[in-house]
Amino acid sequence: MENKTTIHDIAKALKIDASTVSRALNNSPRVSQKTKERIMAKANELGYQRNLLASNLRKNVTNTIGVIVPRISRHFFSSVISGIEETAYDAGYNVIICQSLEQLKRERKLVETLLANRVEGVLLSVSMETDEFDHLLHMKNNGTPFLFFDRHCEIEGISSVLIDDFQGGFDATEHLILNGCKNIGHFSGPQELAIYRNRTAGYRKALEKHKIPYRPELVVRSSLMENDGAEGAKTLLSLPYKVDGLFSANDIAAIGAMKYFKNEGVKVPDDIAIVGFSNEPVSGIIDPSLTTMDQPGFQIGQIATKLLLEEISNAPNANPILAKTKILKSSLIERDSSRKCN
Amino acid sequence: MENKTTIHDIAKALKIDASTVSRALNNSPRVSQKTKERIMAKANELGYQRNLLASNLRKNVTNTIGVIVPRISRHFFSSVISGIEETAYDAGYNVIICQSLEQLKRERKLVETLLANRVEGVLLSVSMETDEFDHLLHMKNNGTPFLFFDRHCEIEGISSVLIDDFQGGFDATEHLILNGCKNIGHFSGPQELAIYRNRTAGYRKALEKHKIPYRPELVVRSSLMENDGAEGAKTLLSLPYKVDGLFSANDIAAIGAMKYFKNEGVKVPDDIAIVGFSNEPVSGIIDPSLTTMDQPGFQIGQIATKLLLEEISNAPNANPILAKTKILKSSLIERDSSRKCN
DNA sequence: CATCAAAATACAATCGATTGTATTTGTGAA
DNA sequence: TTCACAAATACAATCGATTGTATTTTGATG
Repeated sequence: MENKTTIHDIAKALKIDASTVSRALNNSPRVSQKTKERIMAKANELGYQRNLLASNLRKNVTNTIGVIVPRISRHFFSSVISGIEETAYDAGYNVIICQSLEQLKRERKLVETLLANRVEGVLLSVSMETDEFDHLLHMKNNGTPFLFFDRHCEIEGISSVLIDDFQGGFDATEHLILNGCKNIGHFSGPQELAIYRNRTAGYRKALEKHKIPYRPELVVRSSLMENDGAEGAKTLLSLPYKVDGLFSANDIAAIGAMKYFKNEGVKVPDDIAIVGFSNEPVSGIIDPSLTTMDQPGFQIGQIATKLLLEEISNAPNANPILAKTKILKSSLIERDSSRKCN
Repeated sequence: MENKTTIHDIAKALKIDASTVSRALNNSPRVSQKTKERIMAKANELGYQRNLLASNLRKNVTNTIGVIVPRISRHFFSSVISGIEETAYDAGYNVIICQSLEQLKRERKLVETLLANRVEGVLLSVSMETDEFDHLLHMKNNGTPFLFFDRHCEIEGISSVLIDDFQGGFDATEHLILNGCKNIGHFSGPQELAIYRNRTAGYRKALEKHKIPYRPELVVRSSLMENDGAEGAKTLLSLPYKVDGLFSANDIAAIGAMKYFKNEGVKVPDDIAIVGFSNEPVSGIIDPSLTTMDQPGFQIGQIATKLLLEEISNAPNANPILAKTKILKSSLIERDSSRKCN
């Protein structure tokens, strides 16, 4: 790396002290206007740029928060990130975005890296593999504020911003029931994640309300990738009775299933009505368009960031931390995949 | 922020010098095994974590590269990012991901932030608005290695990893011609970006080769968002003659057009055959599936990162920099939207 | 037991910026 | 002109880790 110019270079060139240069660059009232101008001019001339490593080290702040999501390419997460960035930038914070790729090992490493870089807080949506919390507890003991969004863990004193997945699962399933479905399959995800447990609970609650017996063989668990959806569809078709509805805990698996059904000559929605979850952009484009639960990603990002920034500014007080949990509603977007023409 | 433990805390607790602690933590042979063990134990006990700000400041390295893309949610960019991360992590580098959201102002700010954080290099795909290069020249003068991928600017001495957009545009257009299209519309993007100029040039070349006259009114320029595609489709339908083919410089606009055509009762591919560009995941799912040009995003990320890391390790030599330009082929993925049944 | 090289550890400067305190300079009033 | 006081600037310590050099300790050998 080249030798970047420092405040000492500027100081030497102008035969003044580095502290004066520093104050001038920070527009301190302790430096005269005339000197400030000379310093600014010289700084520009030399292409000076503040070294944030040094500055942050000295000031013991970084104005940076870290974000860990499973995958940035998922529409829901990238809209959350947009909400985070907007709120953070408005508050003068930088954002470091990381993806765990659904791997616990990577998540652990990312947490270490963020802490070592002294981010002031972390927003986290855990990976599907995350069934141990040592890295999160470490962060907590370390005193770095963090909070969960969407996918959370039960850790005392840690806040979360969540979707009401129970309600979402309930609404999705009830929608199918009200459309006349009797035998409703369900794709669920890794049971480590509360979001999937809750969506499944909502599914069961809706069945119960409408006095439809719960049948375990109708629930297929997987990682909810596209081919998991195809596998799940195959499983449902192999049952000795006809499955006429499907609530998938995400859109991707629902689409995998739709493709499989199409290949097999099973008509959606007439033979089987489908509701997904997340409202991926593709869901409005696929044919038939996929009914799904929309999650307010951007808003989640905004709220989570606001909460985190509050915790950051409260942190030095070492208050008895009150974990707050904000729960946002997801809303049904009714499209063609669930419209039985009866 | 809490008081994190430092090497001095460990040193004091063990009544030894901080330099010994530092060496122990870095596994230097100058510290005895016994002392190393005592230090490690104490470090764990106190929850020590190296302060990378201090470490990097002293060592004058950061082992970090920055990446600026227009949008992380675009499939092409997120696959490039995966390639970048893989290669960078293997080489012991961290990656900071940023999105410009297609705004020059944000791009400028991100460059400043990355430089201030002393990243050792930057990978950049410029925004659609980028028609001034002062921030990039600043980075160059500053001595921070960087290179372009996909979307580049002509700056002397700066390398690029690109797609052969001319060839891509040519292949896409010729494919339509070979399928019998005579009047081929074209959606192009902002002319500041070479990728769009080149795709258009490929389009014209293919017409020329097949002795089809070029008609300016068939070329619609926009930002290539989905509604731009719909607008473009409307424009094409308003022409006094029938347009029977469309090459869109991205998939998003192509899909916007497809939806518009569907609404208007124009059949794809029979009335109009369509080829997009980028192979967004949705393109394989939409009905009819969209023929498109696939770009090897992951590979671009790998190659760009390798090149950048080379430049980083060569930087101190201040060689006469030889800009390298790697050009990768994009490949036609033939799907239903271009299959005329004749 | 003395000696000496090797091993282990301590000392001190440094990275670049910030900031509390001390000193110098400048201005107006007496 | 002199004094007091404010404004402007300089000095020096500091953030936490690293690293070249100096010093102490260890242990092997004669």
